Amino acid sequence: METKTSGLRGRQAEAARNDQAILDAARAVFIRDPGAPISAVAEEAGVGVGALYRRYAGKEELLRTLCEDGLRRFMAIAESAPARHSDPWDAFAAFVGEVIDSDVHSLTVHLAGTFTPTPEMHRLAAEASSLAAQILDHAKTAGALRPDVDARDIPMIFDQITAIRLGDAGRTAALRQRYLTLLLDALRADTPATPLPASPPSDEELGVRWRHTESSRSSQHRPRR
Amino acid sequence: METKTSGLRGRQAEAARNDQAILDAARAVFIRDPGAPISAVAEEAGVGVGALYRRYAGKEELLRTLCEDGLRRFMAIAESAPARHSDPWDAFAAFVGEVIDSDVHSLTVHLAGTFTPTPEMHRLAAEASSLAAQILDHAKTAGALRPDVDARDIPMIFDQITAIRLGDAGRTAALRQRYLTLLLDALRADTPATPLPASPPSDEELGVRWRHTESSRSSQHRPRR
DNA sequence: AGACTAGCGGAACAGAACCTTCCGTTCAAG
DNA sequence: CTTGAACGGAAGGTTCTGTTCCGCTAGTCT
Repeated sequence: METKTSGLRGRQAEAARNDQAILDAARAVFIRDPGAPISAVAEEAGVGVGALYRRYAGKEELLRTLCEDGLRRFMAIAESAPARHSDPWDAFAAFVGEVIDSDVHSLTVHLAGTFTPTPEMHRLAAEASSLAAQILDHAKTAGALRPDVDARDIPMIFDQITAIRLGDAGRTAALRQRYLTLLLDALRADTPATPLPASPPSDEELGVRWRHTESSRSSQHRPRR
Repeated sequence: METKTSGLRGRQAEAARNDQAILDAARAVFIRDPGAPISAVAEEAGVGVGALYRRYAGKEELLRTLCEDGLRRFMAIAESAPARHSDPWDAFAAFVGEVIDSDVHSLTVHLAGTFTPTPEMHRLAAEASSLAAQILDHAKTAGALRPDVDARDIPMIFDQITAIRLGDAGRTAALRQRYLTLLLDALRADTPATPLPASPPSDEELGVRWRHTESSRSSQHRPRR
């Protein structure tokens, strides 16, 4: 965003390249395993851990940066989808599909709880979910979306689809689209709809995931091989 | 299963009670967090770690026991559902719903990779998935289930729904039923069906999850509070 | 050319988490 | 009262990981 990688040479060019490489590596690694050690990021980026600590004060700051970046990507998708699709249903489907494709949800909610969120991030999160709610509302008032789904159901849908993780990134993406397609069939207004039990999660319940949990321990997620 | 808790008194009764308490605690704890330390199990059971090591040689053995128990529960559901519901769709819906309610999927697949599976477990797993395939086939040939879903889609569905984890156990269960209801609407044959992209996961892909991954590190899963 | 320095790699350090062992204690049974 | 099965939980030893530190490299500047 702010570092111009264009007109630089020599050492400065390497530094700029590393800036990018580290961010990309961190994204890849932490999406694969939110509890990965920082050395794994360095290895994936092909740099030493020192290079990492030169740019970020510590792990938390890296995580925060990554998460904020994720929120911005999310908002970019939420803003552009309705702009590119005049049909409300298409906009909704595109929005959901692209969020899943870019795996932005793993970057935000899945990483939250690993660090203390900044007020700025709360602001971004609120704005983002408001945008998402708008997209859903448009599809609903247009009569394309079944009326008993709520805006708060959306994060849950992301949670579910994002849980799919099999094989390499490409295969995972393909499988996710498969099950998203299935889900979308259930969400369309012309589907015979069974009344949904229970209420969607409240804002409170959804917000809990952003609260910093002292000690976010645990295992799971099989780092292949 | 084998320990009679009935006619015992004193120390032996306490031991028998602890057998149960430990198993229950382990189930609860490891479902909540598959990477939980063994001391967490002891604490939840209200016993010391010593009591735990008296019955199991180590963590792995406890995990294996738990997982095998889960597989048997799974099979019990898969066998009883068709027996209780003559309508193939009802049997299918009951099967899926009950597996999710008992959270048996977290006990099997989510714990696999944490230990080296026994041949016996492979046998059970194969038998279980074969039973599930039968239930699905019946619903499909009866024309109740959309024809483009495969038996291999079932574990994926479990994965997705099981990813929902919000609030206490009760609320989580309620939310899971909500999204299962939604999904079932997509699976019914009379739903206008969009062709599903990509192929369902292969047996190979699904099997990977049972392979013991040296070092199943990582974090994630927020232990509430 | 030669000195300077931003930036780098990775060993070393320090601390935390965890599995497992060990031992003193408890209490029902004989 | 003696005995020993079963228990609780501190201590041991290991592994893993965040962070620091320092010697080295290669552009850059005079």
